[in-house]
Amino acid sequence: MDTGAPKFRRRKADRPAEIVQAALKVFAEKGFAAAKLDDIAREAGVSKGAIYLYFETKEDIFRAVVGQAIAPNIGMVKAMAAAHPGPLADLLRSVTSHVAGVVSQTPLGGVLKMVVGEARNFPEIARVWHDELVSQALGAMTAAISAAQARGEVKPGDPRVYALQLISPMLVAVLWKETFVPIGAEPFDLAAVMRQHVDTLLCGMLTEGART
Amino acid sequence: MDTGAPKFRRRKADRPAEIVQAALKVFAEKGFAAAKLDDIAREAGVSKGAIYLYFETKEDIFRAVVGQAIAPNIGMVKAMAAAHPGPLADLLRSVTSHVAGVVSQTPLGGVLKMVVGEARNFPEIARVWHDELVSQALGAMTAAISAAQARGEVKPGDPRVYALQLISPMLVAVLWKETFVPIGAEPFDLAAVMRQHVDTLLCGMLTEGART
DNA sequence: AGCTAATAAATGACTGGTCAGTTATTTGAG
DNA sequence: CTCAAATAACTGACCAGTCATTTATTAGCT
Repeated sequence: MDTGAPKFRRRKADRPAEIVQAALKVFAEKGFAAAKLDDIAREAGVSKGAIYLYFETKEDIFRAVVGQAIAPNIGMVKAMAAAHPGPLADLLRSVTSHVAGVVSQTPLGGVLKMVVGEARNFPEIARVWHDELVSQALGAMTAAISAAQARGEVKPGDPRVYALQLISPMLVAVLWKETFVPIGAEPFDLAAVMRQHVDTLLCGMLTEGART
Repeated sequence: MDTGAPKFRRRKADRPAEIVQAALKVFAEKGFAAAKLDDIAREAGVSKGAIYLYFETKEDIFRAVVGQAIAPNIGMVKAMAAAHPGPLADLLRSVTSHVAGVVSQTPLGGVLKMVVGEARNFPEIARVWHDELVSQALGAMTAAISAAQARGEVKPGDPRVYALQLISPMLVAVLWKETFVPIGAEPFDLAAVMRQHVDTLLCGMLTEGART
């Protein structure tokens, strides 16, 4: 009867993950400084003291939250970087739709907001986020675009800026959701935005040798 | 000898503005919760007590900071909304270059970051920012694009999404500057980004009846 | 199985420091 | 001299982090 009556809680293995998840929720809502450890504890169904069995300080929890959000996405970036040899249009369509899916089904948006908001207070966290995620992803896209340019597929122009142009609407849509939708503003449909955006932008980026 | 030796400070008229400016700097750096009133006071060259001669609470100062950042830009939005009757391409080029200039010469970026970070804690501020600035600007652009579509100048597609696509790279570039440039990341040249972006995107948006 | 240490997990009352906001006092201008 | 402007020391609340105590779990023994 292991699944019968759990009676009282007493575990260990999954506590840290539970705490991190609770912390993510509270941090994303209040920001780092305004988040109270008691809130995190309550959200995790645990006492404040218990948190200190698994984490040294509040900053530690924050680091864990950001780290946890980064980890599973590094693989994604790597896969992206494994330069798809097909035409750029196909690559971009698949990458953006994949990323849009991930972003809308994970709390990545909330973490992004936190990183932006706390970058000045936690430079190392901003650096990790940048070096391990943002820079990698941007670099991979830049490389892919650059290669396509060499192939004569893409018009002249700064490839890094092209990459920025491509991902920006997604980021803004996510921040919009985090910032203005709770206020009652009209949301954006992430997938629809990216579909229209890639179509439009590709049309402007590609040379004559391109069609879907 | 009004400009000679100010000896000791004793004014009244310009204190509030000085405090708001100092507060902007500190808030943009630390975020609302982590900003100390003593820091703001020191930055303004004033004692903490003096701040309370002009503002009721810390939140009041925050409201003033955001409000001050919004105020001068409402005119800009209005002018933009006064639908330029020429071809859309011209309108977008002039608007984006103008906005890019304003954004890079004012602390609007820092305020944007604050609004995003504190929206959950200060919904009314998010609402003001949205209703008076973001929504107006987005609405004006959407209307202009919509009109251009009716004229047969722009391909089918959601005009609100087109507007989002247009402004997103600017916003992301600004947040990039606030977030990752202090870490040592390569900055983006806002003006250059917007030039390339408008060129590319217009090429994808416009129907056959368009050229610069 | 029952009973009892021994141990691990968890608690919540407590502490020390920090900081928003107050106020008694001082300073400068007219 | 008078009054407004400004100060700096002060207060009270709040909260991160600690620790003595309680509660569940496991192991050992019969």
